[in-house]
This record gives sequence, structure tokens and C-alpha cells, in this order.
Amino acid sequence: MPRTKQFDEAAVLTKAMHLFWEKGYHATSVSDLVQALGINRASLYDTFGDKQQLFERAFTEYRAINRQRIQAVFNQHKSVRAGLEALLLGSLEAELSTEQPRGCFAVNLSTQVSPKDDRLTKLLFENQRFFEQVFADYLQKGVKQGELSPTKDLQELASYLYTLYAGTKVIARTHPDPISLGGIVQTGLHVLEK
Amino acid sequence: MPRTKQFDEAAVLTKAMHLFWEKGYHATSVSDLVQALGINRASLYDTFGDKQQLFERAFTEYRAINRQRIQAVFNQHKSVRAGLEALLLGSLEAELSTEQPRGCFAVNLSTQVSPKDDRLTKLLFENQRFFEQVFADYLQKGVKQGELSPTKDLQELASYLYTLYAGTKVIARTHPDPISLGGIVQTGLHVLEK
DNA sequence: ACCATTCTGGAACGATTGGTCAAAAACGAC
DNA sequence: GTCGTTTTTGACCAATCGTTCCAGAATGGT
Repeated sequence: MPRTKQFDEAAVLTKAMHLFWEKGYHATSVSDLVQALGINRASLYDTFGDKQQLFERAFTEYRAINRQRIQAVFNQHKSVRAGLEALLLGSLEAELSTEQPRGCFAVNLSTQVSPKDDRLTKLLFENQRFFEQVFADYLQKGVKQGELSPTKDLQELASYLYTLYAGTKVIARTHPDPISLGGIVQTGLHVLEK
Repeated sequence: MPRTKQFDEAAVLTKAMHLFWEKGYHATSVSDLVQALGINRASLYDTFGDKQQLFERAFTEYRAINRQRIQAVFNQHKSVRAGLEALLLGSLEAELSTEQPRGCFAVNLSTQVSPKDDRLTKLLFENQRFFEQVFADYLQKGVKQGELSPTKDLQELASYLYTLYAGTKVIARTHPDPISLGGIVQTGLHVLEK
């Protein structure tokens, strides 16, 4: 009966994601959001509830996008080593583009959330475990292909790769130098060798 | 003529450091500080200027302490590999103690500071470069001892080690599991092998 | 044309933010 | 003790925070 939605909710959510991603939760005010999203203050509260809920939806959105992106990169490469390189180096190129905030939303959040905040801490840990599993599955493919030695502890290797990923994301925020980061990735991936 | 200082400025600064370290800049209010430091609001402003200056002094304090700690660990171990293990694993034990905030103040700050904040970004990059140099010097010692192959690019290795350090500090914040982290460190240090 | 509903602009809410000020209390020198 | 200086104190400031509300403009279905 009534009128249709005026604004694209998904597009607005993406804008919110970028803001929170770049500035973090506390440094992003509702006024900042209203201005950046281009919708009215009341519409924001009507659509998303409150700041906290908007933040969580934005983060959830990020997780979905990031998951999709990583799996796409993996599927594009037959060689596991090449896939991991592409993931770590390809996302580094993204750091240099101005359209996207630097670093990884989830990694940023890990250092911003209080360890006492059980809800978000748990969410972050689940996120970490999920990506470790994605890494582990991908490594398993490498073993089957004969690219990786079957004697390796894949779970441990996967945890290590996530740590390496997080580390590169941290230093990419303050100094996204492709040359330096490229060397780091090459060094870090030496552990894949038999 | 005047009177002597009423409170221990260094001790107060340490408390401020812990607060900022744990909660970050924006999430720490001046009221939080006043309560935690045990001094009056006006005394805080009289002694440290404003919130920003207090934060920078607290971070500077952290850098000094952390630098001292790292160099002390290195000096305690003849083997470079053992020294690096002790640094990465030893500080992990610190994560479990409740007296100290989790993670690394500098790493946390890297993901919290806006890349547009030239002042702090530069400070963080200097901090990174400094530790990379400490790592490189230590690795050099390993080469002289015959522990490391002289063919290695020590600067690149040092950058990698800082990245590994940062990564472990990130995941230590949400899930400081010594077993998992121990495995990650062992895996990450395989790159030291000739 | 009308109604239902959604969005807009703005004002206003109490709470909290970072920061200030004048007065009082605490001290060292004499 | 008394004076002079400085720290400490608690009240206080304007600004901003997240949030709510409402009257009117805008729009789609019937």
C-alpha cells in the first residue's frame, strides 16, 4: 500500500562500514554517520536501531565481503603458494587505493575492543577460527596436489598464516609500502617449503 | 618558597599508560583518568596540559619500557633463536597476567590512529623502524655466531619479525592461548633456519 | 484524489565530553 | 608563627555525545 523504500539500505550500510572501518567505533559519531550516509538522523535510527546495532551490521557486512573475496582469490589460483601470495599481496594493493580504508576491519577491531566485551571478543575469535579453517582447507588442497609436504601440521600452519595476515594488516595501516610488504610476505611464506 | 609535589608523577603516568593501553584514546575519558589516577581533574590538566599531551607522554613511556624489556630479553640469551622465542613467548605470558593490559600499545595504536594523523602515524612508523633495527642488529649477532646463514637479508628478516610480533599481539588480545600462540611462534621462526 | 506510510528537517532531550576557574588548603622560607 | 607561593579542590563551563520526537513534505497503492 504505502511507498517504497527511499534509499538503498545496502548502499547505506556499505558507507557505514567504510566509516567504522576507518575510524573505529568510538571515534565515529552519529553526526559523522548522518553526514556520510546521506540520510536523515531519524531514518538512521528507524532503520538500524542505534549506533551499536548499526556497527554490528556493518561489521557483519565486512565479514561477508571479506570472506567472499578471499575465497575468490583462492579459487583463481591453482598453486596454493600463488594463491596465498595473491591474497596477501593483492590486498596490499587495495591498501594503496583511496576508495577503501586501510587495514582489516576485523584486525582493527581486535585491538579496539575491550577484552572484557565478551560479545564482540567472541565474534572476533569466531572470525579468526573461520579464516584459519579456510586457510587449512586451502593448504589441504596443496598437500593433495603434492605442492606441500604431507608431514606439516596444517592447523598450526593455518594459525600462523592468519597471524601473518594480521601482522601485515597492522603495518599496512601506518606504512603501506608495497616493496617492503612484498618482502615480508615472501619471507613469511618460506615456511610452506618442504 | 613553594611546596613539594604532592603525588608521584611517574606513578601517575604509569597508570595513565595502562588505561590508554587497554582502552585506547577515544574510549578513555578524562573522568576515567581522574578516577584511575587518583588525582584531581585540575591537577591533571596542570601537570600534563591536556588529554592529548597526557596520551603522548603515556605512549612515550610505553615505548621506553618496551624497548628496555626487549633488549633485556635479547641480552639474556646467547642463542638468537632462543632470544626471539623468549621475546615472543615470554611476552605472551604477560598477556595472561591481569596486571598488564593485553596486546602491544604501539600495535593497538596503529589500528586506532587515522592514517591522516601525520604526527602519530610518523611516530608509529619510527617506532616500527626502531624495532626492526633492534631485530636486525640481533640477527647480525646470530650471523657472527654462525647461528644464521650469512646469505640472509637481515633487514627483510627484521621487517618480517616485526610483522610476526604485531600479528601475535593482535590475536593475543582476543584469545591469549599459550599453546596455540606457541605453535605459531615456532612455525614463524622456521624462516631462521639455514 | 485520497490514504497510508516513509523520509526530512529541526528542535530538544539528558548525559557525558574535554576543559577552566576562583577559592581554599598545604607547604617552605623567614 | 606568618607570610607568600603553589598545589589541590570541587564546582562549573560550553560543546558534543547518542537518542527521541514531531510536524510536514514526498511518494506509491487503491
